[in-house]
Amino acid sequence: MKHPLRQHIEEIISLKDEEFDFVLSHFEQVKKRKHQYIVQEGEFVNKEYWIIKGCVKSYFLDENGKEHILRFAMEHYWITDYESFVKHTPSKICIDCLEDCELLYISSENRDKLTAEMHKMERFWAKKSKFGRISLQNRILSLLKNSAKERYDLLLEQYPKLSQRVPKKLIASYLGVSRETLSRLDS
Amino acid sequence: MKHPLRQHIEEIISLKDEEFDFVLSHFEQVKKRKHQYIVQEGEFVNKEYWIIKGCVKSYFLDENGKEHILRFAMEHYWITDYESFVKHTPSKICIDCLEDCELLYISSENRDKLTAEMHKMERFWAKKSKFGRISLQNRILSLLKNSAKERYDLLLEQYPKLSQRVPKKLIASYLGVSRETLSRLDS
DNA sequence: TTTGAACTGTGATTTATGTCACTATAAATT
DNA sequence: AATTTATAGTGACATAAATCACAGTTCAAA
Repeated sequence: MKHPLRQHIEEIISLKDEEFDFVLSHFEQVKKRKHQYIVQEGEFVNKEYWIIKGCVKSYFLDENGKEHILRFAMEHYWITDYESFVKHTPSKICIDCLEDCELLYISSENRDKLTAEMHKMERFWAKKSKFGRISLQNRILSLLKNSAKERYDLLLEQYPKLSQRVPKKLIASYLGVSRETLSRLDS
Repeated sequence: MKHPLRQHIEEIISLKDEEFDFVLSHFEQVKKRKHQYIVQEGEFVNKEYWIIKGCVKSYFLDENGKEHILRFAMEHYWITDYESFVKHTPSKICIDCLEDCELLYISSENRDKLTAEMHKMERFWAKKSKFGRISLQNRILSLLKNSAKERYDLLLEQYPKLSQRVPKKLIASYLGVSRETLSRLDS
């Protein structure tokens, strides 16, 4: 059975056995328990995480201590604070585990090394990045044109398992409504 | 005086005279009048536009004929339908001119040719793309955590000239509120 | 210069959503 | 098993925003 990361990468570019081993050698593996942080506000983020198993949230904490969910990520998703990673600024967000997690991560130095020695990985990341950007665009559009109910239905359609794994109050926050409103939306 | 596109590119990478000429040779120039389309819904978009002069809106038209502004773009901004451009799917959005415009555009083939022959342009586009993604992320965050009034103030802070150039009803649409609400927000 | 269209503001009303308070249940911890 | 903590639903009420209607103004086209 192929390594799940290999399957993931091979959705975009194909890899020989030794190529994948080379790729994997640039990653480290780590386990985190539920409620543990992956990224904390203020930290300089220089890693990208790939989730083998588990579920995390990335969120912004505002002045009133209210948390605003930017994303959920689970098996086979990438997650990091992209802004801190790219701009080398302290992170404005937190990422923490909603379940026990197994993660792979790659540092930006290792990523640079890897792409330098294996050019086709650049194609992989470029494509990931493009599709990531497109989904952000579509989320903005959805926030503009869809009602809270519609956004909720679309989310459940796209990620049917989400409501079993993630507390509804967090889903409410992701949708931009209060937990009470989400509760009354439930059809 | 340097070509404005050259100045723009040189904010990220430096170019010799002949290098910039080579870059520019991959672009075409076009003039459009106010109200003319740059991209129409349904079209397969394979160009990226760079605005020399003028101002445009990109927007989605919903089932009720209501328009939802995704972005404004003016002098020295890039604009295209990124989703259609990347995925080779028919565009879901329109882009049209709010003023008479002068534009440069590059086709995806020319862009590929250019980056193949001049690798550092890839760095330029990669950086643009990263920063574009970061601002989308921040707009989502703003839609989640800021009130309409706050979003309006932040927008005017970031683009003070915008309200002189763009009808307020379009700004309202960009912010995700009705024109009446925006009118009453005005302080 | 006139005519019509687009834009803007504002009142009246309706609808959607937020907030607060309380209860019930489920899940985690000791 | 007992106890605490997190989660979820719901009523009552307050607030924000949408919608509808209309009037005044600006702007562009004939």
